[in-house]
Amino acid sequence: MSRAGARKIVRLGREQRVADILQAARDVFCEKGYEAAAVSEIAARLDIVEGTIYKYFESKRELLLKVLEHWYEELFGDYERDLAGVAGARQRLHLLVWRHLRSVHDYPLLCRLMFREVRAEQDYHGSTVYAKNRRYTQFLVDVLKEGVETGEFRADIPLALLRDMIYGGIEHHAWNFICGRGELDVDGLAEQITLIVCNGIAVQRPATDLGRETQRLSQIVDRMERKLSARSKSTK
Amino acid sequence: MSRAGARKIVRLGREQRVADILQAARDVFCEKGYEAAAVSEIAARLDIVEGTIYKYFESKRELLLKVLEHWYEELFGDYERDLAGVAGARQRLHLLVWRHLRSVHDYPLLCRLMFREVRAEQDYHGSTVYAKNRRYTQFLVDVLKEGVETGEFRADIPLALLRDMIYGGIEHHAWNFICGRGELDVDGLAEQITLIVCNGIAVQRPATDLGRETQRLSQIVDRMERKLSARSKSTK
DNA sequence: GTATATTGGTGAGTATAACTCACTAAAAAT
DNA sequence: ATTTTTAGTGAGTTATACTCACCAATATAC
Repeated sequence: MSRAGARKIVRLGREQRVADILQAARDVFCEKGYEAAAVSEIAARLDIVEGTIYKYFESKRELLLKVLEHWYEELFGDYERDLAGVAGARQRLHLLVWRHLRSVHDYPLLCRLMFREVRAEQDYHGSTVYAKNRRYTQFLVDVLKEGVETGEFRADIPLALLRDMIYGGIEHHAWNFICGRGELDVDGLAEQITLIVCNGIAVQRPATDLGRETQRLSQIVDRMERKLSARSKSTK
Repeated sequence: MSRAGARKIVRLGREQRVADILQAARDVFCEKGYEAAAVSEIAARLDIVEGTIYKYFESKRELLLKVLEHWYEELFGDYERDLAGVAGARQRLHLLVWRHLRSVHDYPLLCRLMFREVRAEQDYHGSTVYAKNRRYTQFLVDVLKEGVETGEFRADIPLALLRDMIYGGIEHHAWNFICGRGELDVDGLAEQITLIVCNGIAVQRPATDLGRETQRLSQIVDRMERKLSARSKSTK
């Protein structure tokens, strides 16, 4: 009766069972990583056998992809709303960078799964998760495009490359944090990335035209002052 | 006699056998990827049994790391020499970006192993491959530092972040090529990345000081004009 | 030249985990 | 009440990383 393993079989509807499996899978994948996670453990946590999981998911991998898909749905939430409240291409770019860093900061384990187990695999390209990721990063590309249209950003920048430098850069930089080493300074990094992307690392030199104009004005002012004071005559 | 499987046992010295195994492992890992590569296949290609490989390598994973270590040794080759021939921080930065893209272009399969199977794993941090990778990326950081010292680059840029944006950006952007989809425009990308990093994407605005000088000049000009024309008095 | 030690190599075996399938029984439809 | 549908089972099968007791070829000692 009270023997370990003696249990009552519980029958759930398809939807509820699928939801339960996804939740348990998310937990186990996050705790152990994909490789080390055993389908049998996911089953054990729900007090069902392995075979039941394969009734609803074709493979362990499909289960992983579905877990990540659900997470993306959560993320999309209020991107549009947040963006609507911010004006100026640079500010909007900053917001997206900040929000992405925030997600990495809040869900490092899921990010790890996404970066390590999903994004790098053959079957990612063309998958539903891929489509959702594209939609996610498209927010950034759109903001960059707006910036070009309003004249805030140069028209000759390769948008896709810039997108990759931002997301790839954040991924690389956050990797230690994702693996549980060190902290992630969301605010500071968002500032720095926005600065580098917008202004580059070269020291600011005057735009050539403006520099010349200033020079011209300086000369005129000098000449005028000489006339006004009328103290001495300049030698030609 | 001519039955399949009937073969002559060949005894090699430790060094030669290790070298052979590393080469065969590199081939199989590149062809199949780490997961799908079977140690038994690596053995089969050398006409030895699986156990022999475990005589020289503790695990399949150690074998992978050793393969990548050897590759890094090849890569280091002439970085110092190449850099010595180029002057100017921007040009040197461009060279490193270009050389890295060139490596990705020439060894996509090994890059794939590095990015996907090695860099993302727990045991990477602290491994010999990690040390070699650090040495590799340090070239870039050093070039950036030089640029700061010579006054070509701003002193307030976070070097590690910039390094990650460059290498992470390249990795993201090259991923399709690495997976066998599309081409990789090494020259074009090197130019674009250097441009973005050095100059940013914002349209050039006057440095603040120059803007102020212009303002100052305008005010003086206005004042002078008023005095010169002396037609009407301004109401306080 | 024979005996001994060293070491390259073998192949049968173990362990683990993803995945399959024939079957059971509870619930829904008729 | 009977039939159909479907949630769930549990005992397999398969694949592969890894182990180990043993063999035999070569080098060394005498």
